[in-house]
Amino acid sequence: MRINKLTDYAIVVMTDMAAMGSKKIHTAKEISEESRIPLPTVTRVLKTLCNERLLDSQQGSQGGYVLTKSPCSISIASIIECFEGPIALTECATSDCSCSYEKNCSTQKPWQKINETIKLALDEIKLNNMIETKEDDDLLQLNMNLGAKI
Amino acid sequence: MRINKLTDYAIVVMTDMAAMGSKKIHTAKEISEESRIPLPTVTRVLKTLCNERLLDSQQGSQGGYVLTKSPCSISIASIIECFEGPIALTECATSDCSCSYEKNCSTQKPWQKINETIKLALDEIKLNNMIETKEDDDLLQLNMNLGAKI
DNA sequence: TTTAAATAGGACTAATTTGGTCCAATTAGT
DNA sequence: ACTAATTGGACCAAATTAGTCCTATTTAAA
Repeated sequence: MRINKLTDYAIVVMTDMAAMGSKKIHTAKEISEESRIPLPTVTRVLKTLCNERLLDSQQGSQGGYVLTKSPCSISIASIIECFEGPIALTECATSDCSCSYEKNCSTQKPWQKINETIKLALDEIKLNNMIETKEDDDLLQLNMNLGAKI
Repeated sequence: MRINKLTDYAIVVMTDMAAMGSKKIHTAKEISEESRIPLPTVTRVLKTLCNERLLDSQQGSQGGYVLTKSPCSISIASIIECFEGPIALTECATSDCSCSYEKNCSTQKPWQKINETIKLALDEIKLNNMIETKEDDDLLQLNMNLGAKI
């Protein structure tokens, strides 16, 4: 149930970009050096993030990538979804269950709850939470809020 | 970030066993028919569950498998862990981070929080919750309790 | 004591997914 | 024009996963 490496890279890349200046434009090369992820790979990640509108790009000389939103409104969930589709631990629970085990689809409801919970948790973690590590209480607070909402 | 098929099967199998009678002994063949999962595959799943002590087995004629605990004290988390190791979305967050991106390990703390949240959610869902679908409120209540705990 | 019905352990393979790289095309500033 | 970028997509190697099968071993009952 681990996220893919590319997804992981994406989170690192986005966090780096936020940390380096969320309004500045950054080239793939620059991001590669900062994150120490090989250029071809970082390039691929950036392309996906751009297609999914988490980044804006500018082509040509002096071009590069910028975050489309402020780090405090970019969630980890949204990044994960770029690479892995809807957040869910099972296929079934995402859309209409078309598996062959109709009989067992009584388990669908609990799965939906499980997935909603996970989605909520990942929705609440924003890019800026990935940077500001000094204030751990931020996150604690955040999780308590999350609890209230469920 | 989806769970593996085998893990999914395991949850189906455990739920079925709970539903068919949690104290009765069930053969692999019987479970295969009930769950409609092919015998060789179900067999493999059962063996793992047994090695991980979620099931007891009896060899020989009239043998089979039984749940070691009551359905209300077997969590989804414990089943998942049999097949996928510690519950976590990233490698890093589980043990000592030995990845090459030391620089970015500032993101470790948030990941730990994320993983803890997910673990908690999956810990709270028990086998009996997978059966009793009539009372949806059960799960709602459960999630509210979960919120209080985080 | 033989037989039949189970589990136990593990090897093996096919299929799928994933990760990583690279190339040719396009865009835009100098 | 030239250079520095992104864009789109193809490609392959590696890793993981799913599924099957074979050969013990165990146990109850005939």
